[in-house]
Amino acid sequence: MTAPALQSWQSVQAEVMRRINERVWLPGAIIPNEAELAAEFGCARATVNRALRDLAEKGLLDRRRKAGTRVTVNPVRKAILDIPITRHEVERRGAVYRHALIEQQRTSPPPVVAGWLNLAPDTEMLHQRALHLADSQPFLYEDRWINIAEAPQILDVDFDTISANEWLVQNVGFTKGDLTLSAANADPVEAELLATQEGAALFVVDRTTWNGAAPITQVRLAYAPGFRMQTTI
Amino acid sequence: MTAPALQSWQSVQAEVMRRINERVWLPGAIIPNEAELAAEFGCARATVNRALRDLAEKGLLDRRRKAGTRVTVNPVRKAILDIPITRHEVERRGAVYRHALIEQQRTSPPPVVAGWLNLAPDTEMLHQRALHLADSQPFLYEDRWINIAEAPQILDVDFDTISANEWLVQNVGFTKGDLTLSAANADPVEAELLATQEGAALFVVDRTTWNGAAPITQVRLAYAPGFRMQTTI
DNA sequence: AAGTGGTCTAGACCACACC
DNA sequence: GTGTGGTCTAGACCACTTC
Repeated sequence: MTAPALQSWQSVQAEVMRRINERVWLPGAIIPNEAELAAEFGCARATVNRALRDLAEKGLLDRRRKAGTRVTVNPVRKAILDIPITRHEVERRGAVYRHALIEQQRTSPPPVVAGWLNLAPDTEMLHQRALHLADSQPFLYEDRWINIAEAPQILDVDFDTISANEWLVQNVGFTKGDLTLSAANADPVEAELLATQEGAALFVVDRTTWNGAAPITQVRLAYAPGFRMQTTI
Repeated sequence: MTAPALQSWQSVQAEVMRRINERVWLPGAIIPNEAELAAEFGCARATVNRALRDLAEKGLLDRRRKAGTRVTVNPVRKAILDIPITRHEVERRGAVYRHALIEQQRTSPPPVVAGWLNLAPDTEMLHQRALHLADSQPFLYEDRWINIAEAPQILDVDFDTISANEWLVQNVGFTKGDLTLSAANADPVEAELLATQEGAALFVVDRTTWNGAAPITQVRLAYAPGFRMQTTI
């Protein structure tokens, strides 16, 4: 008897994943080429291509022209982290969002920030420190440097109405960004703002965003203790 | 004069991104449908589809049948986090990898772990505590519970030769997993093992993996201070 | 040189959501 | 009902890489 044709790329992918998972195709082994699989599955090569390309993006297959497709030996799995605007992050938890600007001034960045952004150390930038609250509890402390040249209208924004985070996402956007996740002990200022104790372990996100070659903003986000970032692999 | 045809999905995507970024298409606005764009760009609809589908996956477009395609108002950007095996993570830093098993026993998991894994509390599991080292410096402390029923051969593994992490990736695999990132203060045991002080802020990863409906392993990874997880948006 | 994946085309049908 | 994106097909050519 012949197996029924697999005529959707998802069903092809499921069958390929089954063969990987059940070791029908061993790690490191080469698998049949697209034309052969298409013939076996009774579908077009493009359908097989879609299924295999997707698995390669997920890190389960290694594909190279001429060399063929192999089962990855040590799969480097990918986790997709959503980076929402802070207001949505708070509201998704069912809490009421509020934010408070603590300090704002036009000044030159410290050398390390200027270096990250490839800006001259004497460039005048907008520096903000702000607190984001969930149900009036401190949620996130933000220390942000904004490149005024790339977002001149930022100077006219009413930050009681909208956070810099949200305004920038909506009005400037970015083409690429760097993200660093780490842990840090709360310093006295952070501890007071986040209503915790000095030394408490904080989850910290450093983010730099660019629009083409132009730096937009650099921000350090220190989350209140208890924050967890969750995703699936 | 007419613009030259855009005949690769990347060039179509670049042009669409330009229009989003330069506000030719405003956030929330509906953009022309695939057929119209294909006509304008002088390519097949499938090419436009590939470009737009990819942008939708990245969170820059919202697509719905019949409703059409809109520019996302508050883009939820996605960051892709690579989850390599620990040995590769250390070696990528140019350090020599070594790991040491601290303790191993067959026992029942604490209720919270059993709950995460949907296992009866009296299920006998393999419990491991191990240290991963980079150039003989503590890099990562690992506390792992393994479901023996799904990986019976684990009992015969020589953990001086290979870490449980690497063995499981190569020999069992998984179909899905949960990942939680957080920060925690080092307890006395962790502080000693990681050669730091009690209370130091540690970057912590909790990971649970499944093979279909069957739980494979649950692991808590506490990285030595200074660890940073980096990626791009 | 030749085999493999990568992509494009033109056409078709379908699924879904909005009307 | 009807318009939109989602997908499949068959065929073709191309790019890359290994031989």
